[in-house]
Amino acid sequence: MALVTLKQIAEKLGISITTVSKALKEYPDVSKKTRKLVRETASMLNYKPNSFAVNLRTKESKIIGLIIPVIVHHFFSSVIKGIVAQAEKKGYLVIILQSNESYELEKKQIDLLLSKRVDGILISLANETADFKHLNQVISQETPLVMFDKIAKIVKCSKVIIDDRKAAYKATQHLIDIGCKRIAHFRGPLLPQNSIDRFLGYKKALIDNNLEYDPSLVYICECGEMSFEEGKKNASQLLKDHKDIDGIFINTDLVAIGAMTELIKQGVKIPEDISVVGFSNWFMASIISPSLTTINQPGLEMGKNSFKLLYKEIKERKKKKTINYKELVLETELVIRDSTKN
Amino acid sequence: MALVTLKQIAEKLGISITTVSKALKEYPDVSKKTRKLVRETASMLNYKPNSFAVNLRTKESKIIGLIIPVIVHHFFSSVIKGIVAQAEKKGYLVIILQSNESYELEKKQIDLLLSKRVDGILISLANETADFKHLNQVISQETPLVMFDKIAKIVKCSKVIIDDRKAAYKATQHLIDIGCKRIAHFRGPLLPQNSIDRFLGYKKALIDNNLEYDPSLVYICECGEMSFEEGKKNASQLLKDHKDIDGIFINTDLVAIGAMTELIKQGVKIPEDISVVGFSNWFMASIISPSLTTINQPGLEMGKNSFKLLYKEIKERKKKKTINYKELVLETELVIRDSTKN
DNA sequence: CTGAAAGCGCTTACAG
DNA sequence: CTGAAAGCGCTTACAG
Repeated sequence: MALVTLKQIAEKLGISITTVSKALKEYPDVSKKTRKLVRETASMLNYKPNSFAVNLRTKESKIIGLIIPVIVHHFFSSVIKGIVAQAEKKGYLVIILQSNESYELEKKQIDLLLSKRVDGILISLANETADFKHLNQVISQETPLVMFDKIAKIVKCSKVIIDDRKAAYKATQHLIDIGCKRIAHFRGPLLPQNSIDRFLGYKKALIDNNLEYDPSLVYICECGEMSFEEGKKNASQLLKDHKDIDGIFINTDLVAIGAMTELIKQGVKIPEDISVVGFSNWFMASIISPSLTTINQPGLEMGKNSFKLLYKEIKERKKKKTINYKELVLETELVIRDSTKN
Repeated sequence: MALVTLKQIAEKLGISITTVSKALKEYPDVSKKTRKLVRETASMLNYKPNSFAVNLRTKESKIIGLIIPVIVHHFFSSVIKGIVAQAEKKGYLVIILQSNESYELEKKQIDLLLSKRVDGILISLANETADFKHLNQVISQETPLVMFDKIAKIVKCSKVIIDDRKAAYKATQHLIDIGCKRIAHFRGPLLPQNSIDRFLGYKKALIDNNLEYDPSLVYICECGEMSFEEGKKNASQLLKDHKDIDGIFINTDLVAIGAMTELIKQGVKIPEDISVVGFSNWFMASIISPSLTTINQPGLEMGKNSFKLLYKEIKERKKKKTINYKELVLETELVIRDSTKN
């Protein structure tokens, strides 16, 4: 079944393609009678505009691209949900790609999206990404770009983030408040800005409370990916290295849960011997035992807001307005659970 | 910065657009010298074909659509990952939409994807969906369609599924094998085919083992969405209704985990008093305590295979071949953990 | 080996 | 109020 075109409607009604096109778009310079007739015929024939032709004419695809490090991940899948829902409301569809924390893949995917002529790109950076040419290329060819969560401070574009430093400070302060004196930190990989900021928040809380900052208590993830296994490995190493630890602040819930699993296996009591705070408030954190104290990171909100900013830029770009980049900082909160009850 | 077109390359080199186009596609009827020259100029000018124009000419978008009931969901996000990865390998991008288990939304989204002229559609049905006109419409306009996991048996198209009945039978048989005599079932909502099949597998296992099938032990989810809360609610009701239960087979891990949480809260010992088996093998199932026995449902594989089938259909459709619909049944396995140790 | 021309299906400035 | 025409940027059958 070949799809219906404007031409077929025009022929059927014995009028011009121009008039059909205008009638369907409710141009006032077409008579009401003609408009009605065209509308009826179109719906009778189940006419759907050929979006390929529309794209070519309007130079818009009404599609945006999203690049995310991992899809199977509570936080990121919440972000996806927020973006897709918000985009749909405004008539945009979302192409989703997963960079797998790889810089090379991320670069290729940016290229892919640009060559598809998406109307805008949303991205959360791969852990590996330390060079930002590919992002600047997006900006220089005037495709709107919004970064969220895992951002590069140096790139000039709109951003949606949380205050990682503040949140980490809050988490560490909480451990101190309940009496911890020797607090370790699993900071994740070296590069990403949030790892850096969470580490800095941790360090500052220690110093502000006159606790010694001991670099040997900070565990870095070399593999680049934050996993359950990583948590187990670090916890096991920590127990070997340091007998006197009474608190751990961990970069991500999944890693924290891995760490707790290992600690419990080795006979450590949580929170009696060691208190643990995670980060992100994955659903899991509330149902394991002991339940995990963590920082709530609003994924859905982040997704919605990222799309909103992108949408604004798309509109502004269309009107040839100059764009003022915005940096939106979303609120986080400490969710206290059993892993830190004192 | 305006984007480079074939015309600009042609003008720069003083040759025709036709030749440039052919040279870039490595047509053998263009001299090697010209091909090289064009290639170099194109890459110098950073030429990227305008995909809008290409789409219009070739009538292909190289984009497929994916409709899924929920995104924030361990099983489905694994499926997404599999699809996106496989599609990328073949040069396809994936638009993802979430139906929220709503029939109306699902219908709208099908329309949206069709009007975007995607090259094919992958779908896992909403729980609400009981009418399949929208799917038949896809098929009748010759857009390849593959259903996975939550399918409609009656719709004629390719499918990727597991044998829900067999898996549920295995799960129930396991409960019987460890000595359970009164086994309840949380079957989820009424409509979806997998709920029906899992229920039938449960029932058959009971009957084959000469255990009484008691309909009052089957709990249906009215709200339509399978949630943690649903599990708690059903478990609480179950404890009120029946004192003699010693096993529960639950439709989905998330619900099973909710149920276990409630059971434990009410002082029930798992597995000593009641053994529990879930379904799907969410990551969570392995880390809660007691860890949850469940059926492993291969999400990543399902995603990959769904795309592969769709891809095959897209190719066949292009060659005007008749399409033989396939039904691929993936293997599942019982993963025995602490919630059923006897 | 090269290129003029038609056409994919729309939109819109312009003429009448 | 209606329509002829140009054009978006490609691809490809055809002529030379």
